[in-house]
Amino acid sequence: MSIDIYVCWTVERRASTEEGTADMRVTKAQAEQNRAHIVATASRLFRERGYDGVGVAELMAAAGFTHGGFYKHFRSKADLMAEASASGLSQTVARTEGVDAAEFVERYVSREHRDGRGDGCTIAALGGDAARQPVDIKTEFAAGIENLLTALQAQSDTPGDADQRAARTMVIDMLAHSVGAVMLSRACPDGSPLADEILDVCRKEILASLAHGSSDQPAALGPEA
Amino acid sequence: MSIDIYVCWTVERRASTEEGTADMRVTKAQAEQNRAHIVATASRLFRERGYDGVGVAELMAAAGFTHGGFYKHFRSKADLMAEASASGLSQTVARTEGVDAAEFVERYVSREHRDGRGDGCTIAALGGDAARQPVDIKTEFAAGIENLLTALQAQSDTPGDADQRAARTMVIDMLAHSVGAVMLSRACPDGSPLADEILDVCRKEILASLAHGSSDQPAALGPEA
DNA sequence: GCAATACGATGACGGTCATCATCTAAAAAG
DNA sequence: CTTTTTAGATGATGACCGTCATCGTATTGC
Repeated sequence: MSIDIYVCWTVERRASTEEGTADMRVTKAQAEQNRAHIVATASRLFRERGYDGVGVAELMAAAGFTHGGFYKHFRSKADLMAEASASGLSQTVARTEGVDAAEFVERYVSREHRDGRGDGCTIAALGGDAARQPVDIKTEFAAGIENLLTALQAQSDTPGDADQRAARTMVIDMLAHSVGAVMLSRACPDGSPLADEILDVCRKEILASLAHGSSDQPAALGPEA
Repeated sequence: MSIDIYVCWTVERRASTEEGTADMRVTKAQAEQNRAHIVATASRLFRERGYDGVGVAELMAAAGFTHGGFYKHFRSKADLMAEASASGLSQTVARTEGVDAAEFVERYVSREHRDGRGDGCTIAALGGDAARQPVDIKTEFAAGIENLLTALQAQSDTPGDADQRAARTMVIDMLAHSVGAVMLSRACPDGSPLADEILDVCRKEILASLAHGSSDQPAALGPEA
């Protein structure tokens, strides 16, 4: 849900104060808003093309600016990379709040998500790249993952101590499983049978394992004899 | 198993004919061997630093050459990227042949594999990057995945038609699950508790689901009452 | 042995990149 | 109103990148 700010304007913004006054230069609130817009644009572009796949100049142009002002907002490209990652991750968390595991999987392990990298989950889009990045970016990813786990776990709430543990185990496993399915499918040529097969098989299996239960409490309410 | 060729020499090779004659220039067999060595070196470096993370000159230097001879072997860097990917993928397949699913998971979802990117699985190391690459690389990945599935399926051989289907389903699901676990763990800071937790939880769960069975044949031999 | 071939080294090319210096004009501070 | 500050534009810098031209030399085919 919640298609956010940065989806409406792409190029050719500028002079967009709240009242629409033309060619005003910079108000303090505008600058802050512009900064947020740059971060959102970067988050989308990085997800689509990778950290190395988009340069500062192109990025600023996509946000509607020239490259010059960049270092008035960020100390370096690496700084923006960390901030854009955090932004994308918290967006995924926000979208997940109030969604139970089954619906999460249904949305996550889907063709729409796989084919919409720029608007999809940052973990699936940049998790592979994050592994090669400096610690600050990895820390953002760990925090994002932890928050996502919390959001997912909050849905299947069972306030026992052992149940809490089992719920976390289940959610961690489900997330890794879903991320792997999307990444594997994306590595295959667009529209190839294998890409779709991976997605379909995994979605079905993950949903089944959700209804099924974990290894600690094997098949508590399964339909066996 | 099978620590391969490219692991022994890193820098400072050159003049390495079979007899060890010094400063000999080029024999036809040597050239072919050098080419293979470049591909193997590239495969390792790409896994460690990504396709964009290593340049042609640095790559050739790591193989013990200067950058000049590169285009006598490959038409472009993109060409080498595809070939190095194929090489790495078939290495993973070769190492997997004769290994059953449980042992595969034990090795794959491990700290050793997570921390040894250059020597590990190409899918886990470059799968995220492959999604943004041109079709020829994606095709190599699809072929590699298919071969890996075949190798894994060959171990759990049950020659029924429905069993064949179920076996493929199980192997696809298991691979995606394992890949996701490693990638998620790698995205976390080195040595962080979450990185290890993801790995440990997922390994245990995947192994449990192997013994457990798929959703089509729920819990055929589980230890329930 | 002689000519042709081609591996690999050296060097250079255009392009792109992240970053910084400088300038402007308007907003903020007084 | 005056001064200071600063968002953003323009342009330049140096490093790096992929690719190609050239050349030497040893191997290969005759």
